[in-house]
Amino acid sequence: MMSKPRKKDKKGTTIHDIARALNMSASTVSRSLNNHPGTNIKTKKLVQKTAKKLNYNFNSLASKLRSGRSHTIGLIVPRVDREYFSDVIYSIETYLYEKGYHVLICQSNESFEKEKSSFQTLLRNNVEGLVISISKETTDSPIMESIIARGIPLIQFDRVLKKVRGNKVINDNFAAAYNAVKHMIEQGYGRIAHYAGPRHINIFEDRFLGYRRALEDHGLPFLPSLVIEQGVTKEDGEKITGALFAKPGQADAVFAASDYSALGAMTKLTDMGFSIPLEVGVCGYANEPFTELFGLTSIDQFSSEMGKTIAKTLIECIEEKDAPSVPKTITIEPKLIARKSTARSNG
Amino acid sequence: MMSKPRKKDKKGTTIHDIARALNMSASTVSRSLNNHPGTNIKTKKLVQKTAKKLNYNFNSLASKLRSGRSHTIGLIVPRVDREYFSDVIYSIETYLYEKGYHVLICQSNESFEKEKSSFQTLLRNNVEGLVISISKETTDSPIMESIIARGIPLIQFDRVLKKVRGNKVINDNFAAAYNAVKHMIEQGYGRIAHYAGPRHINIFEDRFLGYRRALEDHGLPFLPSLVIEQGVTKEDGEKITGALFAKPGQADAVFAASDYSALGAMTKLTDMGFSIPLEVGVCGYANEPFTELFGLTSIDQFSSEMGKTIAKTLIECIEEKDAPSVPKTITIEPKLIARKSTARSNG
DNA sequence: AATATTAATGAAATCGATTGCGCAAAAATA
DNA sequence: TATTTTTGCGCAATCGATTTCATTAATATT
Repeated sequence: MMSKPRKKDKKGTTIHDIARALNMSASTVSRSLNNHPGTNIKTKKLVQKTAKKLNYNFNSLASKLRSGRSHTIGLIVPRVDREYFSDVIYSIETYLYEKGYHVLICQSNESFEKEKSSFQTLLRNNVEGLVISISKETTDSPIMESIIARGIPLIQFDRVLKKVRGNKVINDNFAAAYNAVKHMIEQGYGRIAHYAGPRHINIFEDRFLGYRRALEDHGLPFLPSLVIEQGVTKEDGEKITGALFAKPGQADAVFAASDYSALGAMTKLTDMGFSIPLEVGVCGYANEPFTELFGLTSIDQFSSEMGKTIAKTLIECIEEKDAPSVPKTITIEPKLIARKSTARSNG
Repeated sequence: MMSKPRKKDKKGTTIHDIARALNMSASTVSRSLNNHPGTNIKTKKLVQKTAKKLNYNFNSLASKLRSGRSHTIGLIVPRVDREYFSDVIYSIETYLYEKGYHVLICQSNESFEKEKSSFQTLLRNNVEGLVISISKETTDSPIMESIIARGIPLIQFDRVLKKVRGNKVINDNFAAAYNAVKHMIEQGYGRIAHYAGPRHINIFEDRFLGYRRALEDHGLPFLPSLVIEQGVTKEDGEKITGALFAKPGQADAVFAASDYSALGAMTKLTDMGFSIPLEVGVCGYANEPFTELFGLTSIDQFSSEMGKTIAKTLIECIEEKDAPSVPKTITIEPKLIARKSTARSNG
């Protein structure tokens, strides 16, 4: 006898198959599998055993559709292959997994359009909450507003749209920049240049403001000529440095808004024959792994702490959805990691 | 007048709402929205306009459940916050997105248990295909076998279980290691140590084998004492180097299975007063971003090429599921990036 | 004009799990 | 023993979109 012509064997076992096998109703099977109260313990055991035997595969689509709960949250970041973001993702995912949630990750690729379509995708997948760090292009987000208006928990982090009312978890870029510059001043640097990022992104704006304030508070002049905006990549750093330090005496230190431009500065300065930290001090931002290797002073953003905070806040929003929680902004204090590249004083 | 007490406004607009509004059936609405042939063009337009007006939200759960297609693929990696993996993810996601697929990402955290449960999760979410790079603990995977047996397209990459019959996209670690060691020999190094990774993982095993074969092929002795297995982190590298180079003359070069241990070696060697590359040569593996900055010779694995290949292969499997495709192994040839750290010869 | 096609739509089943309601049997109480 | 309570389970509706089949209307053919 030939084996049963189970052509479309794709279809796995469902609760109905189990029910049929046990001569009971699907309801009972469902309740047993979900360990509902008001189900006979023997039945539960039997069902569970049979489910295993029949190699039952739970269909979460059906479950989610019916129950209205997806236990899924959506995450949108510019790119996953950025140290900082992948760290945060790691930490969010780890925490949420423990709580029984899954994470759908989308990349905006720094494009506003893709960011929008990511929102759509996630909503279509019935996520119960959203986490986003906006793209470089994003200056406005009606869709984000509408999501918040619909009462779907949403948390912005790191790169945020301040004008959008809602939960945010951010780094205190102002304070971090302020402290870094203060540190450099204390180390004896007096003409500190700032390699900045695009001002329309909050994090760069705040770093710039912290830089300026630190100068002011310490009686140093703020010179717009020492602030160069296109300064986040290694190449940027090299180019700017080449120009800026060609004329001697213009600057004696660099506070970069990015570790990469800081690295470019270090490389170029060394090439040009400057001694770091004696003649020129350099400070980066983000504490990328390589900064330690280079002895580059930088700023740690506690990415895993950030991730955990985001996850926790989100879960709270989701699970206490009754209370119409007030939008909160949680600020994490980054920490200056002083290393050799700014160690001028022999104090 | 107060605003409508839309208490349970959670529920968005469905095709039935649209149907009711237009006094037609849900079938027609569905067909119009999906641009089915055999639907009046005016009706389509009308429905689409109305959908927009009513702020219709498509429910992919329902769609997926009914249609049996999820347009989602599952991805399991040890961790997302590893340069190599996040690069591959970036590239897979980008490619699949273009093709209209979404990616559900899970992390095994190097744990076999979590890897198993990730498989479950993904299957429950009706993924149409799977991509996995196994955890360190994985030496066997019945669940993977059963998935393949069930005919669900699955692709292993980078870290693979060779004994599992199925599609694989891997790097030619043997050839890469062979070439690296050959290069070092040609540069005049004769006592090359190998900082290895755990042998039960294919990639490390292959790197080791390539190393040994290169020595043999060039008439150099293979000395087990020069192979140290616990050698993948920076700390490993430092520790091993400290011990190995304490006695002079034991080794004059390091071929590390990881950029991190290579970096540790460089740091330690410099501390110990050795000149790189004159006295000692160092080569890493993976071409992490920092290797360029350090002038560390390394091996590029073309992660984005890898990702694209994986994605392409998977799509093929999914979309030609009729043809019972034969398991394929695609091997990518990594490339030696020779830098200063092994540039001893003045040729 | 009568018949054959074609086009456009609707009715209803379906995907698989969940759940409110109700019923019957078992257990507890009077 | 009669009545109330509890326990366990089944029926059937439901979640929202898709899809087969049938039906009607419109158009084409002879």
